[in-house]
Amino acid sequence: MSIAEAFPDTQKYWPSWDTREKLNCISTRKAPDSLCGLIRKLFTLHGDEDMPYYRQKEILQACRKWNLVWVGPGQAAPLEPHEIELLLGFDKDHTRGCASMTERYDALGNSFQINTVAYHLSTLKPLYPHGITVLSLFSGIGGGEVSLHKLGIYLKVVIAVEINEKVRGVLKSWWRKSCQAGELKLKNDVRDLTHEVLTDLIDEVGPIDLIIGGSPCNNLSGNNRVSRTGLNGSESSLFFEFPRILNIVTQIMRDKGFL
DNA sequence: CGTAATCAGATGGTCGCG
DNA sequence: CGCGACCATCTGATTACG
Repeated sequence: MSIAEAFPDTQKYWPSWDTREKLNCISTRKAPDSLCGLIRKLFTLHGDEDMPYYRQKEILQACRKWNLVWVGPGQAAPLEPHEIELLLGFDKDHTRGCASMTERYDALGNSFQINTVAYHLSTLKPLYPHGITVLSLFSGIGGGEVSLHKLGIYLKVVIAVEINEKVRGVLKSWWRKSCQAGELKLKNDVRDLTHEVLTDLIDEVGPIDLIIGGSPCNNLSGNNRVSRTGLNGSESSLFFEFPRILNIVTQIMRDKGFL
């Protein structure tokens, strides 16, 4: 989706020399208001067409870095949470009411893009006409769950594992808002999913059809200047929980004759 | 070798509350 | 006054690519 398609009403405010057609990656951080104030000040000094070339370049660089959009004459602004929600394919106010602004930016910056994930999961629809049982690791605000729901796949059981309480609240709230008839089971920590716990879960809900999740990128992200320590970093090493749990679930499913 | 992009932490501040 | 929630601001290096 292009910027013009996503923000048709703001096109009249875009300087002719801002040639961006697509935004950059949605980040967990918001541009400082001081930066937007500086840009506004430059426009009151020069105006749109008379902006010196080097200033144009500076402003454009800031716009790219912080994903700013033009919301008024000479007025660049960060995306608001509800705009990010729509860009990511969620319903408006998906994260509203459960978390502070900072927490919403954080959770949204870490989320899946719904349409993209739904594209990859679309092959599941004919395979599970009567619903699906999902083990969702690092669920966050429920990108995987929402994708399946938007595909029209009935969520029979969702076991969602998410360590942040506020973010769990977002998922819980969505489950109610979207009138899910299935069962939502929330867990806090992927590290708690031992062989015993997973056996009990499968005894309770039956075979698991899908394991989905995106592990933390904190120690991988280029934006991290402090602890970019790689896949063995304190958060990103949780990646290895995914194959560990996958192996255990596969073993249990074999033992029970589900595979 | 320049341009560009990047699922982020640490710090210090305000503010409300007990 | 301590505490926690919240917020604004500061902090480059590693990649990819042409």
